[in-house]
Amino acid sequence: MKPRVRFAPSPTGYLHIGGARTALFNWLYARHTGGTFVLRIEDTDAARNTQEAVEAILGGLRWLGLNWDEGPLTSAATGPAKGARGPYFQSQRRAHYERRVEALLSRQLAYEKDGAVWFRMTREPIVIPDLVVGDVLRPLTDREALHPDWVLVRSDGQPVFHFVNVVDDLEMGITHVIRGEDHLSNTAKHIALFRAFGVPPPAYAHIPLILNPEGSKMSKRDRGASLGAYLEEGFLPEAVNNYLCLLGWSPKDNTEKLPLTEVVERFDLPQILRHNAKFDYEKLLWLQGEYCRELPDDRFYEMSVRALAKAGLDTNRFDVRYVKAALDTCRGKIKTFGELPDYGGFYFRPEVDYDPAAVEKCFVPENRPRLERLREAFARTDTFTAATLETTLKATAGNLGVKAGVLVHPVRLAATGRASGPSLYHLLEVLGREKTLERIERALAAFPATT
RNA sequence: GACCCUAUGGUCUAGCGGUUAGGACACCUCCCUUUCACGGAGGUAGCCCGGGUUCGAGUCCCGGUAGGGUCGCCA
Repeated sequence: MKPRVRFAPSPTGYLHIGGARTALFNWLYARHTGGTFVLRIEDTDAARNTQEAVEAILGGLRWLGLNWDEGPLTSAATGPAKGARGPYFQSQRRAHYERRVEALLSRQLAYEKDGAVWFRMTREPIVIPDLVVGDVLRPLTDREALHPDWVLVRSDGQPVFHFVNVVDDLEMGITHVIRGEDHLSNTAKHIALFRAFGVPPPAYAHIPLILNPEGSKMSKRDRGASLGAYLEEGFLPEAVNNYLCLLGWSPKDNTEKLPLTEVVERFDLPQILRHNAKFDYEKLLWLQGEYCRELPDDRFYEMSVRALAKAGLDTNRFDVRYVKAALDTCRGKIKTFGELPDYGGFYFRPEVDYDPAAVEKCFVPENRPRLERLREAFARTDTFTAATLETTLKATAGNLGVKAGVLVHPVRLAATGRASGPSLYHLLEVLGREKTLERIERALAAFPATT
């Protein structure tokens, strides 16, 4: 029998990075085994659930490329879905829950008290056979020893998570439950319920948690916790996927950078690690840089243009050759596209704003005449190419009796407003003679008034 | 507090009884480049502690300790 796995998020807020990782592992297992990946929305908490949150979940999964074989097609609870085991929103599955409660009630496995339905929980310790940690013996805790029974349906008629989760897994034919380790202790309840229904529980695989740099469970507030933020900041889904794979799973041969297609081939439950991992933004950024550098031209331009547009820089107003040439000088330099407006925005702004710290260093009185000389030299070159600009600048420096660096920094600041950026000569070539001279002119006016 | 899980450099990890404990990120130095990256060459830094078992333990067992998780009419 082919495995059937599911990702069953609660639509409260955005898609959490930990949730995305859980979805990824389920998806990988399904794809590796040729099984089925089900998406189920656990929207039983009407007060906290929002359709926007569902939107964020669907959008996030789509962005990562984690396509589901069964589940909703839109964020509407009553909207279209694919798959024969629906509905895939718990809010639409009341009839199933009611039927299952009745079944337990009629067999004395549950009882009513104070308007709620209680499950008659076993008093015996339960062994949780876990594919990642092995057999886990879960005895009752102090509190449970006092009151082992627990609520299946609240007095307001709402069934609780543990119950609906089990009912749905049962009815949707889920064979493997791959979820965060924070559910490990609760699994005893789930197993007891499956037994009450007279069916063997699915196989469990509890994956380690993603911790924040402080070492506790990653939560909202923590930097990098929202998957949507990566989309916003101009990350590539392949980089995020790759990094997420490495959190709780290891290919065991020191490979770090590997495409998802390869992970699909190599991924399996036994290689899932047992200990929690701290989220390392720097390492994700490194992977992002790697993938960004290898991007095909078209995609690089497309992502760049979009990032610039988002920052209010409309590249459509420029010649396409200028845009491409400009972006080419930024290639390999930036890691995320969110950096681009600041890094290469000067190409597309009518005027640059100067970095104050750099101004203090470069726009000093003695540099003013030097920059004037350079401007004159730049105005007279036959061609305006990186090569001639470099020769010209170096020759001018020689005539002035200074090192090239003395001119390099002020011109860069004049042209870009920044102390660092793309290769100077190439950037000037792209900018062109007119803009370059104009910007140097403006910079000369920005020098302190002293003599 | 009870119960459960975990434990290799700052971080992610390889290791599965005999290794000079390997790789990656980060950090530092140098080279390349008069920017910043990339790239190249080096470097600092690790088996939580204590008992066993064994000729031999990061590796197996037990106990501590530490970290994390769970104990709702939240999910």
